[in-house]
Amino acid sequence: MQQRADPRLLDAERLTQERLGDRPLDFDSMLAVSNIYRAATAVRRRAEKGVLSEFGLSWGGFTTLWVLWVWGEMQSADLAEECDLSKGTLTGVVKTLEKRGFVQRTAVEADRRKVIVSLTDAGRDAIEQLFPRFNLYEGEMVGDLSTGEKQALAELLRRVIVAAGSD
Amino acid sequence: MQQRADPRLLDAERLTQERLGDRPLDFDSMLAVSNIYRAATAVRRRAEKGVLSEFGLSWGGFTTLWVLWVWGEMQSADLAEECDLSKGTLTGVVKTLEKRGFVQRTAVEADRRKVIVSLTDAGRDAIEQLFPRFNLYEGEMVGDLSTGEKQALAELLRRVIVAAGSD
DNA sequence: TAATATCCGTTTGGTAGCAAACGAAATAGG
DNA sequence: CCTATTTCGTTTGCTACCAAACGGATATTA
Repeated sequence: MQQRADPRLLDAERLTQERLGDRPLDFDSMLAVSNIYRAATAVRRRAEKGVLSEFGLSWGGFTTLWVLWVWGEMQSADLAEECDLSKGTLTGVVKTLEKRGFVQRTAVEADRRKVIVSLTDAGRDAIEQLFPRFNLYEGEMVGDLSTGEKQALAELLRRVIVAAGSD
Repeated sequence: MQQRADPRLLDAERLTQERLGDRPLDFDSMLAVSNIYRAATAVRRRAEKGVLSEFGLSWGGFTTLWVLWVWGEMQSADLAEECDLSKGTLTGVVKTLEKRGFVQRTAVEADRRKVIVSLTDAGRDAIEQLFPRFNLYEGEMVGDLSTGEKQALAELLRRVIVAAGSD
């Protein structure tokens, strides 16, 4: 009797099962991890092509703006940490945001190695206009999920973040 | 009475709540989406620093090798599609894999615009050695989750992938 | 069969990302 | 003080990633 394939399984997942199903592999972990990555890519791409493109922002640029908005001005190293970027990468992102007129760099008098990054007025305007729309888009991305499912998803991912982050 | 903060909430999430909690935002969606991205970053970074670095592979390079292994040799455009990369990016990834001696390009006689990419023997050796170890690492990443939770996570993400992918 | 359109992989030009090297500035130790 | 050492942010050199332009090869159509 022909078994109908699980309709919830994406094509690539099904083919993987067919080709590797006879090997002693941990399929549950494999599917969980690869779907994390695929979901992140899909979400990022859609954001960048949609809302973010209207403001000329990449995902990283948006994140940086958002962190500065929520937390206030920060020293470069802390900003990198909070945005989850290397300090070298942050230098580049801030440079781009500076070109767009969204952030500014200020030298610290007391310790001239340090630099404070802060939002300009234009940057604050941008993020205040942008964020509600970004949040709507986030709602669309997970719109198929109930409130409980969203919370469950966030919680499961939280545990993955902790497991993957701590080494 | 002082309410203890939810210990399952990561620091950044808690601070966000504090700073934006009075705005009419969809926090459940926000946390779900941002955790997808943070988890993907953590997982990718850990993979690249661990197993993949031993073989000199990036995440994209590994994915490409893996797809060729599971699906067999493919024409460039199909490979790009399957790896979820633009065709321009794939050209670069394949170039790198060629340098490593893991894949080869073959011109198609019948249609000289096309190129077939296939694993070399070295490439097959590499992925056959690497994949079981990669799979173990995947198990560690989601090791805190029960089998049922892994499946639930994969299923929730599947729905996000579909929602974000279809535009 | 000649002109046009389409298709394919590569190239180009841009941002993003990392690790490691770097140089300036501050701190510690003697 | 004055030399080390540490701590900053930036630069460098590399891979990755995309969109769009490109140029050769095939299809289409008149």
